[in-house]
Amino acid sequence: MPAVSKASEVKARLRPALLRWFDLHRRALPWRATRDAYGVWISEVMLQQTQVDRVVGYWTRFLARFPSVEALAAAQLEEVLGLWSGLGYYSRARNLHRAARELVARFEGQLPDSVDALRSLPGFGRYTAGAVASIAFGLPAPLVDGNVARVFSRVLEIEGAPPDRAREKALWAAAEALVEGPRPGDWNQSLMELGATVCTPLRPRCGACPARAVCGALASGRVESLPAPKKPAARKVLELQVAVARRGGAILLARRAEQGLFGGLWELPSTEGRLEALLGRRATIGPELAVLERVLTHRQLVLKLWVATVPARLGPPPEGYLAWRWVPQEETASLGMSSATRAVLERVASG
DNA sequence: CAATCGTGGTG
DNA sequence: TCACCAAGATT
Repeated sequence: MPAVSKASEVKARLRPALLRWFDLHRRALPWRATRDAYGVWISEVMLQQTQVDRVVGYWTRFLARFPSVEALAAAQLEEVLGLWSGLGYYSRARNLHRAARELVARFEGQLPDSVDALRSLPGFGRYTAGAVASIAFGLPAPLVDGNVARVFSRVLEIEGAPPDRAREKALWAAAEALVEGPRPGDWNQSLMELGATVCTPLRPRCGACPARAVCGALASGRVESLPAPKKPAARKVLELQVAVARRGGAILLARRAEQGLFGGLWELPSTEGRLEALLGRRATIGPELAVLERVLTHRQLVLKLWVATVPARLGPPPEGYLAWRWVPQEETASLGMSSATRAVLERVASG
């Protein structure tokens, strides 16, 4: 049976059961204490590819500093990245900031209450537009995230592995068929909550699942094998030479161009080539200090730290950087930096 | 459409 | 130790 017609058959039984379960088991998350569309938006962007527990603190600090679209739009990107520091996928913060400015320019500082208008903003893909539309505005907008995909894969026995086109189509068709009805925002959240806490990738708790009566995979004994795993990402080694230049209580940091890996963030001046070429003739490179490794999704970073002596008066920033300056130790905490850079600073400070 | 873009928890 | 993974978007 096609997944869509199976979905409509399942709908009458699943919808009430899952909404009732959600009313009983929903976690008390800070963004659920508000119906403010802005707060919902920030939470949805932070939650992209990021687990709930990690987001809570970031969301609370972010909302305290930027309580509205206007406050975010008025800020400098650098400060936004400072509050995003350590959360990863920094293009999310850059897009958030751009979108806030577009909202002020085009929508009087209000999030528009339509999926199409939301999708015209930076950082709003199909998922995030559906999430804001349904959760903040109560619109019957479908969404599919990793949790929903897993729940539907199992309940409706949808085959294939991401990013298979037919599978994507079937998932979104099911989401659209099922979201129609009362409480669309709660419905979408109940699916995600179920996926996050019960219908988990490993060792799902089928005995406690409100969908067990209608779950195709449970009936056919395929819960552990659905959905099919996706192929792992290829990881390339990125070896960087890192300049550790200190002067008094300050360290030399440079701000990366606002695109690509770690775009817009501060770091110790680094290059895939030679530090002599990066820093110019007036700098001297001393002994190697240490080697640090960090693993990202698609990269294995190998950071080779070198003592560097750089004249106090800095010229224009090196290739690939927007700025550079001597940063006092105590000021590094508030700068937007990757966790890799934090680790480098930690290593430099301790030895 | 396949690659890019982070991070830390988990088994 | 290491592969796997999490409320995706963009190019």
